[in-house]
Amino acid sequence: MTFSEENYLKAIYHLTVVSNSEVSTNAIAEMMETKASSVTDMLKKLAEKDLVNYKKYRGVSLTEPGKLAAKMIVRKHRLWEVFLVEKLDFSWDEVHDIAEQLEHIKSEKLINKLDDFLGNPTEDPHGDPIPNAEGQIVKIEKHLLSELEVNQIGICVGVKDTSSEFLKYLDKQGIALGSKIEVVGKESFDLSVRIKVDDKGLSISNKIASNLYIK
Amino acid sequence: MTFSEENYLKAIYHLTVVSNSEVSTNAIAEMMETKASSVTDMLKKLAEKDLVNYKKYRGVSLTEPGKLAAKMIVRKHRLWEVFLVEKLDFSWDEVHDIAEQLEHIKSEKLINKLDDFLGNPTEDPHGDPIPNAEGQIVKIEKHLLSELEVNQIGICVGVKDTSSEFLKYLDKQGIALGSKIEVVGKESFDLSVRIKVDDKGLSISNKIASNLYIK
DNA sequence: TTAAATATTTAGACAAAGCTAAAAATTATA
DNA sequence: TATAATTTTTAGCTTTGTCTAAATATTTAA
Repeated sequence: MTFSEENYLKAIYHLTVVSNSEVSTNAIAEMMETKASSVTDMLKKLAEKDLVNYKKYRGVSLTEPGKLAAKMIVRKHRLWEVFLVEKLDFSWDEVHDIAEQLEHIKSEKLINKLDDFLGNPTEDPHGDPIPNAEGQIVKIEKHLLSELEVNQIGICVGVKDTSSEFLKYLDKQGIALGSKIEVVGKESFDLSVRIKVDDKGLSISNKIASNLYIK
Repeated sequence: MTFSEENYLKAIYHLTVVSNSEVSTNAIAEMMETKASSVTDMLKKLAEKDLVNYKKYRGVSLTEPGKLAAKMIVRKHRLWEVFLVEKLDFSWDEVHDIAEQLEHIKSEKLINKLDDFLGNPTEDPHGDPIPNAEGQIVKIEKHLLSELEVNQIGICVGVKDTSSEFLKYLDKQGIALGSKIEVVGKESFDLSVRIKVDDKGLSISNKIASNLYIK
């Protein structure tokens, strides 16, 4: 499988997770920052290899082999992210681009040894689940911080937005995976949320609260 | 720089190290298992980018930028090999193919952090020197085992042949980097060498002795 | 329910990197 | 030093993945 094919499978996989239905050509094009015509070409190729179900003008979905392949790429991406953060001391906003490259390294043995070396982690540095060698994903129960009521307390277990800007903002505010967050109050005017992070008071916008996963 | 360009630079670099002069198109083609015509095309491209000095029909050499680029690829290759052997517990005959992929990952920060994580090693698992971040190589003094006289003792510091078969043979005989090797006798008939490896007696052919570096 | 807007596909081009076959240059040899 | 052998380059073709522009299908909305 070429890098390009892998990137398409991964994009389709991620789009399927959120939409839970057929994925459109344009959606793929937008996610991959390419043109719809290029997407069409690749979809034909992937359909040829039985990695996607494709019907002209009707969008695509992953076949079982396609889904497994996509999960293996996600597995690699997330394990490498753990490696970069835990072992090489990268911060969580720096790892995505490097993991995008590392995820294409082909060696099952390598990835399984890496998995063991890292202690078989179940989540990456952003709180996203890591598929195991069989492609199984253990979902953890999580809610958006914005859904919590006043006086409820939770632990930060992930982020929805993984952009570098957002992650740097969190770092600056002292919010990390594992942080204890208590909702102290809510502003009905702008839906901003007053919280205590590990006992430090803080006010965050609704947009921020809608991108933090809490358990 | 594309993967292909990097592979050509690396091949030219390795050929230059042994020949110490202009490298021929055919030599590159043979090393890379490709056709001479493909090599010519790529040499033009690399010359265009000022990475090689190329004159039609006269062979090529690396420019300073080309040499530095090649050394950085070698640096990455060898550091990843150390990682695979030391951290992931691969054996030294398994790491080459994976390192061939990893050497193309682009991130200076990554490779320098990896270098630190590994404790700034100066040699890879086959005893080959690892260029530092500036491209400098610290050569260690070494001789071929076949050059030693009877009763001389040395430490195995590297292998000339890094093929999987040879490395597996060495494993089987209990010879590894750091093994103490004493030449007990030599057979003038076939130039085979009787040795003691960490006090275990053994007879090896001249071919084997000519591929082991000793200090 | 038909026209307009939008989405998707097709057709045809292009660049990268490889190949084969033929031409040209170099080197070896008689 | 000619000619033969070898090496290298050129010319032209192929595949992969991309693009633009045009054509076609689907969806939206009047």
